Amino acid sequence: MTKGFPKIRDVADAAGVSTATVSRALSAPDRVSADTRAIVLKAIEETGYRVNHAARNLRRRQAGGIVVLVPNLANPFFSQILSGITFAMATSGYNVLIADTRQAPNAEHRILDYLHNNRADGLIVLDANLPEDVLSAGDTSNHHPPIVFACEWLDADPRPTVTIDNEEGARLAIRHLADLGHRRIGHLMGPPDNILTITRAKGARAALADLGLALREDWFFDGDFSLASGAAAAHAWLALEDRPTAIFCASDAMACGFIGELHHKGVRVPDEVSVVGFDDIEIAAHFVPSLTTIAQPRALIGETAARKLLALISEGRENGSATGASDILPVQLVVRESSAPPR
Amino acid sequence: MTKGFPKIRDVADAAGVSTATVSRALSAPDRVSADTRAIVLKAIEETGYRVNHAARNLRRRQAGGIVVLVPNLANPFFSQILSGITFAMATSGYNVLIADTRQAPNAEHRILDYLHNNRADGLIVLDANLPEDVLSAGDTSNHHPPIVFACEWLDADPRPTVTIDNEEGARLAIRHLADLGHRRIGHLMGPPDNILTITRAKGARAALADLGLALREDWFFDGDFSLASGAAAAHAWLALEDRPTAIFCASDAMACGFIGELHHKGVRVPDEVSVVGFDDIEIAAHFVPSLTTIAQPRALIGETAARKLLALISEGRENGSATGASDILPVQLVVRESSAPPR
DNA sequence: TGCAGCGATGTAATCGATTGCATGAAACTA
DNA sequence: TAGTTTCATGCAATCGATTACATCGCTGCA
Repeated sequence: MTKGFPKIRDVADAAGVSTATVSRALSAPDRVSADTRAIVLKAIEETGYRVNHAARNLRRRQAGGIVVLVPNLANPFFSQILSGITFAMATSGYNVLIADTRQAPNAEHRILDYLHNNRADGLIVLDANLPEDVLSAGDTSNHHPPIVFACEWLDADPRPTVTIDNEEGARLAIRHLADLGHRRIGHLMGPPDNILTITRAKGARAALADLGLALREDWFFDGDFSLASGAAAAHAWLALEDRPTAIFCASDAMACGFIGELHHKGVRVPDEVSVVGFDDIEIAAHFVPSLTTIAQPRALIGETAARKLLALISEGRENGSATGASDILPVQLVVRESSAPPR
Repeated sequence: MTKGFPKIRDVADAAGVSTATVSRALSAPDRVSADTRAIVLKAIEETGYRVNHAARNLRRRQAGGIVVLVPNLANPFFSQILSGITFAMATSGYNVLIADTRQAPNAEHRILDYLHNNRADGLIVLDANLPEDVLSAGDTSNHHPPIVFACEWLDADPRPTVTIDNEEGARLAIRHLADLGHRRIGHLMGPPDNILTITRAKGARAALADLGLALREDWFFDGDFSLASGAAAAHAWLALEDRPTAIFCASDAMACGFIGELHHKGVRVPDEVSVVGFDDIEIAAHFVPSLTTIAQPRALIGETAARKLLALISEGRENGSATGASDILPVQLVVRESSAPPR
């Protein structure tokens, strides 16, 4: 912010009006006459004036931005949600700040800083596994900006969320495999304490039970959504004496890691084992074999969360009523090559 | 930013000092005595005070953040660079704002807004294909925050950049294929007007010439870095009567798309054609077959760009000297399964 | 003893835009 | 015509932290 910039005073002088009129021409156009507005706009053009957001935000008692708390920016899954968020925010006048919650040093302290005020007018939280006190702080204190959870959420927390129907997704996956004729179906899970892991596993178990299929604990593999954990699960699968003929993976990344590692060991997918993923990341359609998966509308999740947050912010500005409605977006089974009838 | 928050005045009263002392205890700790500082810190703790950044930024005549201009947030390649940037910025006190340059509506106008002042203390630009006037604006006007280009850059532009050695990367790829015995080598390129496309193609041509290999224009395929364009190139390759036995792709995404599509057509990699990618994205090691590629240090690029920008910012604050030094980070050949001697 | 020098702290102006209140003119009503 | 409303605009206080400058007490040296 270099000095010597034209300020609102300069525009006012150039236009022959007061600073109040310039300000109003900008942020409340119908409060000035059409003629005056034109003159002011021209003066702004000529002087090259740009509003000083620090001054505006100070006076308006706002921060001028929202913060997105991302567990791992490097993960393409999240970056697509972020893309949806920036899209929805582009015309709102709010900046989009990002913070990686798993990034040293002292992430917790910095998050509290965002949460507690002054830096953000609202938060979108994509990571429900933050330290307990961080998220509850926003809950109990009455001095905090509105929060919307997206993708992940806190159980029994009343704050608004935007999610997909994870249980239904798991059911679709299991039913698809059963429809193909599989009777021995396993599940590769995400990180243990994650709400998505829990919900998808629950859906998988329910579907297996409904279909009267075996529910064997040694066919539920541990993972953490990553490629590497998918590869590790391939070894676990190979080590079994009595193997499932199909695996439903809680993320596409794990499915790819699983298939890739099996390939190295000479095991063919779907010939020897069928695989269904979750997410429908971009590579899924191009993988070898292309991946059967549960598609979720990532950009839409981001957009929806952003719009909901904007609504909460302006609502909070006007009065104190509470909107807690949560959105559950639909998922869809996409059948490709990685799933086939068992041999 | 809820009202009723403790402000610096409240802390000052609680500690029995002036607001100036509180301010100094926070931003210039050695200008207050150790005793006073302790008292102030305790008062801050008790009152729950948090600085109001809008007020601070107004007074300090700064924006308090940097902006990253990303061509496509949804692309995992960029999100990893972003991750490096947020990492380096985490302790700096600056916020990281993101803006997607290819996102409607009127992206150009919004970018100019960032560029021209007040919103950002500096910019990291990952997209050198912005409208001409946008980037030259930052060049000619003397009222603009410092800019660092990363990954991409503008030819003959003196502003600092952080890049990798793209020509060398291309050379490594071509030489590797030649070392395996390939004499017929093609190149799948990125979007035509992109500086990376140009530089990598140049490196590929130079290496082919050095090795005395054929340089056939019909073996240079058009692409745009995307998975889909890789798949399209597979069709182009199949349509040739006289095919190259190896392809160097300017991105891993294209390499994956290329291989995936060939697989659908029953063509085996590397049996019938060898493929080398560029980037070493995470999936490369897990693809089927795993991808030989040119690795570039994505997180490091982001980190380096961020540190360079911070240096420029504080330098600009102190005096007017210009640091234009540009960094070129090394690349590395990673040999995996997708490349093998020709049949 | 007296004064320069220094460190710690306080006083008050300042950053630049917004907005409550006041004003004056025009339009409308009775 | 006088009174009332409406609209456009100006005046000046205000948002909350920072910082140039002033002040005060001490130390040290002549």
